[in-house]
This record gives sequence, structure tokens and C-alpha cells, in this order.
Amino acid sequence: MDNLNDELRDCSVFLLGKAYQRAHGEFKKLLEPFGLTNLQHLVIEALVHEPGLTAGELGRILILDKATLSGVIQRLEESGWLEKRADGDDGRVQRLYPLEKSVEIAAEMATARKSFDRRFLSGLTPGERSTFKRLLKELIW
Amino acid sequence: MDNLNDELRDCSVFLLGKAYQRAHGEFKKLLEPFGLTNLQHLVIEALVHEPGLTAGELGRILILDKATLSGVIQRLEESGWLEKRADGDDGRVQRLYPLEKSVEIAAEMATARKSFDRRFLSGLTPGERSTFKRLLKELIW
DNA sequence: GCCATAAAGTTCGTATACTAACTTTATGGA
DNA sequence: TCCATAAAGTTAGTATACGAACTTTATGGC
Repeated sequence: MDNLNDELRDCSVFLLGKAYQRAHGEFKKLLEPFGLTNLQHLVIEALVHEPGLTAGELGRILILDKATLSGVIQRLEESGWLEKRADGDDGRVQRLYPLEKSVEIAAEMATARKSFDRRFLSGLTPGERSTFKRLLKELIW
Repeated sequence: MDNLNDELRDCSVFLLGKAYQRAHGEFKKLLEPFGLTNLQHLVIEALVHEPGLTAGELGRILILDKATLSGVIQRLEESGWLEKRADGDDGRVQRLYPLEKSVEIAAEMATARKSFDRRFLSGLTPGERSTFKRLLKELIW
């Protein structure tokens, strides 16, 4: 039991999962007024930054499976956040464009995200914060 | 685009999610021979450590919603990993006990988990590893 | 002893996430 | 040109995750 708790506290998969769970749970609340989930907001931000991205390109940027993205994009299309248009050259490709309501809130969401990030890491010193992000990046890429 | 990638690489929620995604994905493969998922293996380990835990206690240890655990426990019961027994004192409570096949593989799984952890963090120096886990713990608890 | 309240689990609905199988469209080689 | 192969998306199936509503059982105040 104590033994077990010690093992959990030394297990990277567990620690990463729970830290993500906590960050995600709090960020979720912040996004609620916008009517978007975390992943949906990332897709919208990406499309506002670069309209016309394909699902495949989005997947590479957001490090996500095409099957997962397929559903996310479908829901965002149904609720009027984005639009699919056929690519002129390649019949397999659908290019994705943000609709007005996406463009309108993108900047505000980006601000909220950055402010959340500072708040979430406020218990760490500036040096710890940059170390933390550096180590995460080394593990991802 | 570059702008966007920079923002993603500075967003804790994104970095934590992707680091977890990577760790989880690799650990999943390691657990495949056992026929258990990451979460299922944590439940089994906990029950072998402390037979008779309730779903509520498990939820506090593993930091998990009772609704999520309900499903996980159900599947583990159906596939013969654990057993529910009514608590003698409290009619609301079901105590959970590991079955033989759980007890048999628990030690081997724990070894595999620790070995995976070392491998996953092998790109970091010993100092970085301990800093990394310390910072994650500060963000969780 | 009775009732309001709380606690333990279950169920439902929604959204990730991934694998595998499939459809449609492109492309390259013979 | 024709065909094998590959690439882009979709769909189905499984397993997390969580909030909300609900059932069943305990408990505390009176």
C-alpha cells in the first residue's frame, strides 16, 4: 500500500498521465464558455493559423491518429466551426477552412491558453518551468 | 504554422498530453503479452498488493473517477482477473479480490513496468530524471 | 423510530485515442 | 495502358475519462 503508492509515484507513465489529467481537467473548464474541448480548440487554432490544412497535415502537427481526427473534424463541421472543401488537384483530399465563429474567438482562446499555462506552472520557479518543458520535449521528439 | 508549432511546444497541456501519449503507447505494447491494458494492470497490481480494496479506495489511489472504474472493474471481473464480494458491514460496498491468474503475473508485470520506466527516461541524465519526477509530483499533488 | 442527507456504485451520454479493415483516388512501373 | 501499390479518409470496435442522474444502503438529528 505505502509500497504501492511509492511505486506509483516513481512510474513515469502514471505521473505523466495524472499530470495531464489534472492540466486537462482544469483547462477544460476554461474552455467551457467557448463551447469547445481541448482538442477541438487546438484544431480550430491550427486552422485559423493556416486555413486549408488537410486532416493528414493536422494529424502530423497535433500528433494524432487519422481515425481520431476524423471524428473531431466531423463534429466541428456539424456544429459550424469549420468547412470541408474538395482539393482541386487531389480527389482524395479535403481541405479544412475555419468559419467565422472560429476566427472570431481564436485570439481570445490563445490568450486564455497562455494565461492558463502560467497559472498551472505557477508553483514552479522560472528555471524549473523551462527545465520541465525542455524535458517533456525531449521525451516527445 | 511555425508560429503554431512554437505555441504548441510552449503549452503544458499539449506537452503533457503528448508525452503521456508516447509513454502510454509504448507501455501498452509491453503489456500486450499479459492481455491487460495500462489501467487494468494498475488495478490488478493494487489488488494484489492489498486484496479487498473497494472501488472507492481504488479510485483515490489511482486518482480516477468512479464511473471510469466501474467499467474497468466490470471487464476485469468478466475476464476472470478479479472477484467482487459483498462487504459484511456495509451493504453498499463491494470488496475486490484478485484471482489466481492476477497473483501469478503481478510480480512480473511490476518488473516490466520498472524496466520500462528506466528505458523511457534513458535519454535524461540521472539528475534530470529525478527533477522531472519531482516536478510532475508537484503539479499533481 | 423517521426522515433528510450522504455515501457507494451503476448507467447514460459524450469525447478522446488507437487498431484494423475498408473505400476511393493517385501514381509508378512494365 | 493496365495493374500493383500507396496514400487520404471513413467506419467499426474497444478502452479510457468524466459529468450527471439514479438506485441502494447508512447515518445523524430530532
